[in-house]
Amino acid sequence: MWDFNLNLVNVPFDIGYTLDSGQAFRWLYQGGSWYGVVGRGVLKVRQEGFTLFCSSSSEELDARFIHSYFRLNDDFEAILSSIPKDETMNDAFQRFRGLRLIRQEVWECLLSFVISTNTNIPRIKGMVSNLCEKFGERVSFDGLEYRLFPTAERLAGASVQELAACGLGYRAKFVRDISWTVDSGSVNLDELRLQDYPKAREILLERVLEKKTFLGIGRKVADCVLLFSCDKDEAFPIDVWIARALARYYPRLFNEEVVARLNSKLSGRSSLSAKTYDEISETARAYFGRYAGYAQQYLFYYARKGTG
DNA sequence: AACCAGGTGAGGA
DNA sequence: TCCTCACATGGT
Repeated sequence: MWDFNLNLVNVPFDIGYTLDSGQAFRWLYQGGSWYGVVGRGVLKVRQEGFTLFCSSSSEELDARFIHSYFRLNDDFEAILSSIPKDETMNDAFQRFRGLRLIRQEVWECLLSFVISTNTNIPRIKGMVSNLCEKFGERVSFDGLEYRLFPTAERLAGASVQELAACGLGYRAKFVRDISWTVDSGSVNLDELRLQDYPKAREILLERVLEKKTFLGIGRKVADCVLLFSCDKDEAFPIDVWIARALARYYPRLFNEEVVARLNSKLSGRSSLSAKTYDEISETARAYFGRYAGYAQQYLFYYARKGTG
């Protein structure tokens, strides 16, 4: 076990808001500390004011890793000052100051958000947990057993039935298909980090001979992967909560027809067409700026936590 | 008991 | 390109 502390003076960071904001699904808050399985080990983090008290199961999970994972070197003030301080953003920044985007591993993020479609956050956590429990490698930390996130190789060897038994439902075949694709080596996920946003997005949404490279990844999931694991801070994922928030707080950015579409998404089973998604996404990017993804994450948490 | 959930793919107009 | 619908399941 490795113990170390990080000093966060002049580094706005709130681990609670950050880990509770629906970006990552494997962190658990218990007895005043956050426990997470990241990379090939376990991390325990407790924040007290400007200090982060950390324990980890392996020496790879050191202070440098923490800085990278929680993006503590990002210029937070520069990011905030680039985002328009309208009434909504002002309120959100004030209430949830310290909420940050985190930098996850691409494979885990990608598979987690494929699993995230058409369900709720508690259940996403459950499904991911089941998947890790069944297919992840064991690690022990502080007297307890944990499981690593399963590799593509391991999942590629699983049957759809075994995957479905984790509660994945219809998502099981997507998980297997993507695991096959990644395990085959025909795509390199780390390449996504090297490309710019449009190109990386194109790769995720690519079709070869009418068949998708990544079955189960549409615009919203692609944006989540690019934002939460590939440093594409202009990505602006639009889910039901964001649609709801845009219709409620930002109708002025859109014409009547688009507002109607946003409203129809938040009631009933309808989803945004590809074209409408792109249109709204572009508008949001133009308004919120090159760190639109940060604004999106505040808006998401703001919408979920209520405005009162 | 319906309804909802960090949507997407398939199929047809 | 667009719209409509099925999809599995558990939380509320």
